[in-house]
Amino acid sequence: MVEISLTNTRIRKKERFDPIDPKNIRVYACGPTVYDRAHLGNARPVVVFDVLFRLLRHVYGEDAVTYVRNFTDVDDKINARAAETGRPIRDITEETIGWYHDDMDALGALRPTHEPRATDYIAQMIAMIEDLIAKGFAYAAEGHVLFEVRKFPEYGRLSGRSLDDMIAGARVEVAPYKRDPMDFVLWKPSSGDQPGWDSPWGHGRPGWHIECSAMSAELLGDVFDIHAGGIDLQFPHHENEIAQSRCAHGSEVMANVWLHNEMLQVEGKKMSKSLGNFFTVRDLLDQGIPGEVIRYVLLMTHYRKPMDWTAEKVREAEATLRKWRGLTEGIEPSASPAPAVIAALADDLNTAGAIAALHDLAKDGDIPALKASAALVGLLDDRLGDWVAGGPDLAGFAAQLDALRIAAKASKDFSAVDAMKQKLTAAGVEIRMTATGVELSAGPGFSAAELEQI
RNA sequence: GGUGGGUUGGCGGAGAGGUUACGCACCGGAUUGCAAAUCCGUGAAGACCGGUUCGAUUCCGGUACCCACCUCCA
Repeated sequence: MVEISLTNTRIRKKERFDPIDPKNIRVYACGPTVYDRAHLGNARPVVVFDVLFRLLRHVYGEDAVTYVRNFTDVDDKINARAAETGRPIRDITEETIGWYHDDMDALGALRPTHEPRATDYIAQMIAMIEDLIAKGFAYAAEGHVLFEVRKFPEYGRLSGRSLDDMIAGARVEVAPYKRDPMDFVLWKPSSGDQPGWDSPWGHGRPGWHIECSAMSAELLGDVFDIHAGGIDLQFPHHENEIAQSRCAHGSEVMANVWLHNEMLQVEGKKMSKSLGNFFTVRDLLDQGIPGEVIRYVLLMTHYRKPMDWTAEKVREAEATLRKWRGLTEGIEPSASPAPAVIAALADDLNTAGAIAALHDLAKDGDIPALKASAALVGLLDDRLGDWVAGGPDLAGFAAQLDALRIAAKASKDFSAVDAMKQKLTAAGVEIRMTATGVELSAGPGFSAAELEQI
């Protein structure tokens, strides 16, 4: 059995992963709020935790891993989007979920075992809130229900902050019905046009944090193996999840292992709309950057380090994948991935190390192992390969160039060959002349319009 | 102010207390009508200051700079 180690932010160190039940590994990752296209920053955890999913399936068996990633389909941002567009909320969330699937599929991410929608679990949320009130951890006030953070002494442990620190420096919402400024909302009232459900506290809707506690408990149990998400969610979202779940279930932990990925930056800065460096996965795909290339770039950097999205990385990733795709075309993968690749991934998801190991396989000429090992990180999959094969038909040009070349070899006058080569190169066509003939392929700057001129 | 992350060769980016990371780029060679691709090879590092050690880029402490979170952004 391969030994997997993971950096557990709950205890702030790397440790061996010991499943609660090796026949049923349970993983939860916080999913998107569905009001708009996923941006590139959303894609990083999806791809990183997809590799975790693949690794766990490889080690423990495909049917031994349950991976849950939710859709938050009730949220004030969705309400705001509905108000400004005049569209029904359900339309917006349905459409956005469809986009999300399209975009993440394009990145080669496997669909999780379950993708629960928050609105399907309102009953479980209400039950959990009632339970928290009954146990004295929450209180109702003016149509709201609040979690009383002072009742949970370990509040703040995950993120390493004390309640007093938080209050001192934070801009927290002070509301008259709160017993402590840090108390957070479990349930809040809805007015006429806002989505709402009947509850013991009146017509209302759940707070954000309770969703994940309710859905993870329903689908994975009170205590499960791994909870994953972005480091920006560590506080307050994950802190609040822990408070809710542990107090409701009386458990020592919510999840044994907490994994947090670092943030993605663009040219050295955080991606934000105000800086103008904000873009979605769909934007990149529409620019012609293949999903597989995006995936490779995201895997070039270890998940616990901030990563920078740059054009240079895209170029490098595309060149490498073209090379590997060429090597593996028509090759049957070996029965199992290379030990070096498994070892890298098992060591805290070292995807950069795994890629280095793939380079070694390519260099050593072990192409079947390259293909089998790449599958473990979701690369060189047949489903993702259209971008390489799907180029324009250049056979006519190739034949023409080859004919010129044969003639030139006899006449020793290569001027006509060189002239055509220059035009093809200008149109972004890559030329390979081998002993047996000419191969043409569309390069990075390929232009069909320029090709027409030839 | 509090909390966390980062600083490795021209660029990207890992592991390991002592032995080549790897990729891209560059340079040299092979090959080529010339190229491209491919193959072979060379060079190049560890922010700064101290400490531990026979030996540290790797462990410990400090300094500087960068980034993020503390606002229902992954």
